[in-house]
Amino acid sequence: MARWDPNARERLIRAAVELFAEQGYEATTINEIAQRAGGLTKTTFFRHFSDKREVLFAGQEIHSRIMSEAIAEAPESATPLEMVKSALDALASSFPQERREVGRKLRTVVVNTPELRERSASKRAAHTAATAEALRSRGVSQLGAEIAAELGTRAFYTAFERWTTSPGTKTLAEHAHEVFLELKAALAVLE
Amino acid sequence: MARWDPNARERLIRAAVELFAEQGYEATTINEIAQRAGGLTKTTFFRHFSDKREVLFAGQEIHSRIMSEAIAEAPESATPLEMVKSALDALASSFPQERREVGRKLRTVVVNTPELRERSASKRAAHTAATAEALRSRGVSQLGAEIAAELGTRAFYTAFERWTTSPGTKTLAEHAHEVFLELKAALAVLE
DNA sequence: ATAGTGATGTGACTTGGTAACGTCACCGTA
DNA sequence: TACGGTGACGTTACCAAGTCACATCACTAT
Repeated sequence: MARWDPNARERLIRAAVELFAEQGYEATTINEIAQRAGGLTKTTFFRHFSDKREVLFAGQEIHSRIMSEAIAEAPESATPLEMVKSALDALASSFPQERREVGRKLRTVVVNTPELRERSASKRAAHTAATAEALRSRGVSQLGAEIAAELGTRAFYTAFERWTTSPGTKTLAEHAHEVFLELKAALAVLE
Repeated sequence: MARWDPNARERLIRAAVELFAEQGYEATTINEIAQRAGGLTKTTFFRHFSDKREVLFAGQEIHSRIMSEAIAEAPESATPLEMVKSALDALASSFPQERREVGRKLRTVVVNTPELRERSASKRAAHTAATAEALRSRGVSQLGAEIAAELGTRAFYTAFERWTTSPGTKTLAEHAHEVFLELKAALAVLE
């Protein structure tokens, strides 16, 4: 795996995750990452990722696309919450069990690094906005779309946290289903 | 207003807001800010703010405190949404009309700068978490508290946006009241 | 062979952010 | 009046993130 091998992007991601897990995010230099990814350099890193944080969140727009498409394809008669539910199922189902270990590592690093928590919050907000936009083009009102989207996002993140931190062998989709039900129950008790 | 005058912190904030509004955030250097704030230096800036973004968000923990206290003091019989409502009123009422112009400027800069949008999202998440925590210590369930807190935060931010961008002379508290009602109405149509 | 193309490297630069150490104003006390 | 202490501030030097212009390498097609 040397300089001119293909998949530099994937190698960079892998190297970054490894180094962050070993030494922590702040203690790891971009040069280090590039070096471990087959003797690359800082410049190449920045050709693939806009900044140091992004290497851990790259490709996350796919999640928004999955949810948006599921919402667009939901049956005519679906309520906003039903659209969100099918979007949530679609997204959660796209995570194979094998990714659980990586997810766990990822989550640990992010949770322990303010800089990454910040980026995570930002991504989460963007994802919520994209979902709300998809709901709006299905005719849902602005505020209604925002609330429903927020519920979906919250369900996903909560499910992801349980998936990566709880001992069982449940699927992410199963967790998501559960959380969604709990969320709807909690909704009923609010007032 | 020279080097050893008091209120360096306030002078730094004022200088930063001015410069960001004039030249944009990225085009403004920390040395510039410190210089305009009465011949100060970078070091002094960092003694008052942990990083360049923070100068625009400093003192925002107060908002969380206001909401938390209102929730703690809500009547025994209050539902979660009623607690959030009184917290929202308390927070919105703490913004005098005079701050509207500053708020408008602030918002413009933040909206046009990715780096600041990110910090804003992070602050918003922290605020939501603090509110949820306050609700939980009033006995609300974890997920219920998170949803209710999210609704309150969303109401506040939406109200703030309307306050700073709409032409009328309505108070922030009035906007917040309206948004809260709309939010509850939207909630009912979700499923 | 050669020319083009895309991925990579080099080197120099700006700026955010940190740290060690020195300096100035002010205040209380002897 | 002199003295010492204490914050707030400055100086200097440094590191790493991020940008840019320009050079180089591998590969492919003509």
